[in-house]
Amino acid sequence: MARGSETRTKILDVAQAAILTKGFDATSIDEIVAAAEITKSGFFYHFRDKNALAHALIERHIEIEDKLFDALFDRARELGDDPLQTMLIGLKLLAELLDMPGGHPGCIVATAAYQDRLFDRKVRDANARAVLGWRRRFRSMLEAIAQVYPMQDDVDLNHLADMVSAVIEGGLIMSRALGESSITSQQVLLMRSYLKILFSPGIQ
Amino acid sequence: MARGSETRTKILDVAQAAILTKGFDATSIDEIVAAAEITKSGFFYHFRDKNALAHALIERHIEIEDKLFDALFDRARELGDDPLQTMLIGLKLLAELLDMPGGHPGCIVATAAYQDRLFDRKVRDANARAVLGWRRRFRSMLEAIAQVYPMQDDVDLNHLADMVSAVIEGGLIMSRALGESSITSQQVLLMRSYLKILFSPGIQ
DNA sequence: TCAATACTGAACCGGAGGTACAGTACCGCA
DNA sequence: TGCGGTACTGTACCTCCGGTTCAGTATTGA
Repeated sequence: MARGSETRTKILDVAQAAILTKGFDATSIDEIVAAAEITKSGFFYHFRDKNALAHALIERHIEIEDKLFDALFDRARELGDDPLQTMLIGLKLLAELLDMPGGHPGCIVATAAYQDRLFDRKVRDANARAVLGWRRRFRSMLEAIAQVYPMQDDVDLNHLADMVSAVIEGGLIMSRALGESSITSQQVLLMRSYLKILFSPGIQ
Repeated sequence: MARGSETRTKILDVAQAAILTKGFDATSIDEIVAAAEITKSGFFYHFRDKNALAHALIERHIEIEDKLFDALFDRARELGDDPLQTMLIGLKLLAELLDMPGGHPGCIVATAAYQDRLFDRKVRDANARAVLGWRRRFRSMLEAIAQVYPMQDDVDLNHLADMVSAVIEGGLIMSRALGESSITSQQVLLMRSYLKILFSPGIQ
């Protein structure tokens, strides 16, 4: 039991690292196998095919990220005593988290989104679920804010929730394209600025 | 002359369509060759390898998109008589453009960004140039606005310029992941809302 | 009509995903 | 102590794809 799941975890770890830097296709099974110090047969014992690996990777990613976000915004709630403050603090914490040396590795979800046909329905569904999870999370926080503060501009809360994800995903793409690792966290801080002035009452 | 460039264009056209829906790797040369109604040798007559195709695709994409943006913001300048209005109108026109039935196909630049190691330096450089081009474009527009209007929140204009690109790229990812084609244009409209209240003087 | 341009056709290679299956090391349990 | 399941290893093999090579050929402008 323990032995098997250890190997499985090791495969997922090395696969994730490789895929995020090189892309899904560019990462060969032989390569993963070598890095995980197992054989090809060992790989196919744990995963039926490369698609199953992608699926497991996304599922795990969702889970880990969800816990991380939970912890981060729980911490923000501790520090702030009002929905808007909590959100602003949370985004600042998130920006700090994303501003790591070497840059955040990237997002598995985005990788999957741009290599659509490579994956089967299960992978795409898992991907969509992840994005909807983000939407729900931020949406509920925004609703709490909107109940207390008037909006300076009438915008849809679902769209606004999506914007948090969008600037992160977009930021990751741009930071990859330019090799500027700080872009993603800068974009999160701009999202924070938008929410700040969107919900700031009256004059600045 | 005309004959050769026609074939080349046809190759680029079918390749672009396939790559945007399936990803770069998932699109085989054999497939492109079949769709373009030529032979494999014909393909390699025009492009040294798949990398050369990617490079040509990105170069062409930059050129076309640049002209499209030029035209769009020229039109916006005709309609608005002040830098902020021009920007807001431009973003609205952009949102309308992105809100096409079936959804915008996606961005070649993002495709390349997430399949980094697959491409050589020339492709990555072209990709970075495209992103920097967007930054310069939006940066100059924002500077003109900032000279006339005070900012409600002190943010960096480069970052703000990048945010326009980021919400588009992020929006495209999300719309692909969820199959909701309208997301990208919604995100552009939110960016518009941000700029509107960021540069709106005093009370709403 | 000649030579460059723009291809076709066919054969071939290496690497990647994937299959099949026999053998084996470990490990808890009766 | 041994039995059986779990977790692999090793080997051999198949197909498809990107890419190469090269000889041959149709089209076309000077």
